[in-house]
Amino acid sequence: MGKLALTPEVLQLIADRFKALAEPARLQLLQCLRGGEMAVGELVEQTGFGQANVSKHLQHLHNLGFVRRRKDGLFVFYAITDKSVFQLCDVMCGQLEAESKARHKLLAV
Amino acid sequence: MGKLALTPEVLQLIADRFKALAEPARLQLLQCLRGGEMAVGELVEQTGFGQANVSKHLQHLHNLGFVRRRKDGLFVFYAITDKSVFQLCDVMCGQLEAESKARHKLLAV
DNA sequence: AAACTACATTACTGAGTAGCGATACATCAA
DNA sequence: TTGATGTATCGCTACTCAGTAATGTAGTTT
Repeated sequence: MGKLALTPEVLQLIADRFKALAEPARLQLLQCLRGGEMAVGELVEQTGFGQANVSKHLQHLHNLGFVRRRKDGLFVFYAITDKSVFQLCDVMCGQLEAESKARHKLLAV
Repeated sequence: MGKLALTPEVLQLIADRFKALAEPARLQLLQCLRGGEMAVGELVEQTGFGQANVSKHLQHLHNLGFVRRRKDGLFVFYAITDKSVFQLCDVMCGQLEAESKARHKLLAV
C-alpha cells in the first residue's frame, strides 16, 4: 500500500469511496460518462432512472471527487475526473472471472 | 475494461463486491490478514470488535471469495485468497492523496 | 459422560439510504 | 413579466445492514 497510514479515519475515507461504487446505478452512470461528459438529461434518458435519482447520485459522486461539473446555460454536464475508477472496476471484473473459472473447475471434477 | 459485458446483473455483482469493501471494519480485518492467516479469536483481539461481529464480517468476505477458511481443531483460520484486494485499496489511497493535494493547491492560491 | 473452548447463528434495534413524487431554483424565450 | 425547460432539493417510505446479546454447535479436555 502507499505511504498513507491506515488510521481508522483513513479507513473510513477509503470505505466511503468504496461505498460510492457499491451501487449499480452509480456504476452505470460512470460507464455512461466513459465516452465523455454528458448532461443530466442525457443520463436520465440513457439509464432510465428518475431525474431526481440521477441528480442525487451525481451529487454523491461529485462530493467524493469522482466526477466534475460544468454548467452551460440550462444544462449541467458531468465528466469523469480520474480514469482510475475504471481501473478499480477492471480489478473487480478480474476477480469475478477468476471466481467464475474456479467454480467451473469444481463442477468439472 | 475486460471482456465482461456490463449487463445489469454483472453491474450488480461488481457493486456487491465494492459493498463488501465499503466498511472500515472489513477493511481492517483484511489488513490484519495481510501478514498471513489468522484465527477468529486473534482478529477479535486485534481489532477490538465483538466476536459475533467479526464472525459475520468474515462470513461476508468468505461468501464473496475474498478470504478462505481452514479449520484446525477448535480454531478457524482465515486468509486472503487474492492479493488484488490490496491493489484496490492502493488505487483508492492514490485518489485520496490526489484529492488531498488538490485541496492544498486551492488553499495555497 | 460433563465441562469447557472457539466459532457460528439468531433475533433484535438503530442508522443510513435508494427511489419516488412534489416542489424549488435557475436559466432561457417570448 | 410570464411561461417553459433543466436541474437540484425536500419529504417520505421501504429496505438493508452494522452491531450486540443470547443461544447453538463442533471440537477438546478431564
